[in-house]
Amino acid sequence: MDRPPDADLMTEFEAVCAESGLHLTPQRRLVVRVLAEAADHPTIDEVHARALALDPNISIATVYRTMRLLDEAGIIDRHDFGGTKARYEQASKAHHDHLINVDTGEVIEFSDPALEELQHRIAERLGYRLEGHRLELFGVVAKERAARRE
Amino acid sequence: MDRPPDADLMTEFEAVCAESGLHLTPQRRLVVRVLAEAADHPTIDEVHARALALDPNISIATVYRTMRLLDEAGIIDRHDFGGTKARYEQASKAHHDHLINVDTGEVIEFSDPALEELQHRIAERLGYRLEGHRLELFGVVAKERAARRE
DNA sequence: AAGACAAATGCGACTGATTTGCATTTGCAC
DNA sequence: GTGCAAATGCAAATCAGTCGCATTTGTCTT
Repeated sequence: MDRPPDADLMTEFEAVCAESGLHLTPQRRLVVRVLAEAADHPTIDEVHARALALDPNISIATVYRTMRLLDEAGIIDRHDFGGTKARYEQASKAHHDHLINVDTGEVIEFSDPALEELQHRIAERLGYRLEGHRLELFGVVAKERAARRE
Repeated sequence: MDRPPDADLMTEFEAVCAESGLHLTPQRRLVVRVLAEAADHPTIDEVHARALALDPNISIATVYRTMRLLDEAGIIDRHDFGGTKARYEQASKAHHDHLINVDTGEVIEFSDPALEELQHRIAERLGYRLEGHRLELFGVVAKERAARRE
């Protein structure tokens, strides 16, 4: 159940296929490759567009199916950053949360142990054990030190 | 722009209508009344169902329109708690976040000043000014002190 | 109180994202 | 290679939410 933490996406996916009797199709390889090369948090559309460059026949339905598969396998994480369509990223990296630049839509990753700790304490205080959380910060680039306000 | 903090939903809504030339229709009154009486975080469907009890003719489209209106007026807040449909609550209360009981779907409200403060500091550290955030904790009821694990 | 008119309602049609049925194709084990 | 379940591509179907439009109804005027 535990996979080497340094395994790349493709290796991880191949392992899942081998374990579960899933077919390792060229379309799936392609989607995984696109994801492995992505430095951002692409939507399905974007993954499809990038995949089309390598295989002009790959269907959006297949991309949807593969992304869902990868999400369910825990290989990627699906996010809803408030927009209309879901965004995805590799799940293999260390836990982190996101700050969204509300002006540009850019997504910045961060992690803060104190924050994690605090969330656990809050859940505990309410009589719960924390199973997971979702946190997004929305911000604008801070103006240097000028105290301009409108 | 600031309304008495203790104004109830209906009063608040009536004020908005008066200011903006919106018609105070029985359907809108009904939706507001349903929301005022709601102790939970209902979906549009649920609001519609409750409204139907009082006016068997009110259309789901009108509920959608009214809810959007109220959201845009800042009278209610729309949330996406991960499910498939949006949930709403009165906006007039003090700021708080939510903990969702993953077993029951129950939504518990909480607020934590230290958490707010920490979020501001994190955004700042990243070079941003925090404009808003979205936080949901997902948890299960803590087992007393028994260390039963499966 | 009656009229005028913009605003709102109810209905069904329409989005846009995601899923699914189905005929055809294709990995993978023997 | 063969067999066959699994996967693909396409188009049709879902699902939450929105919208056009003809009709109704608040609100303002007189």
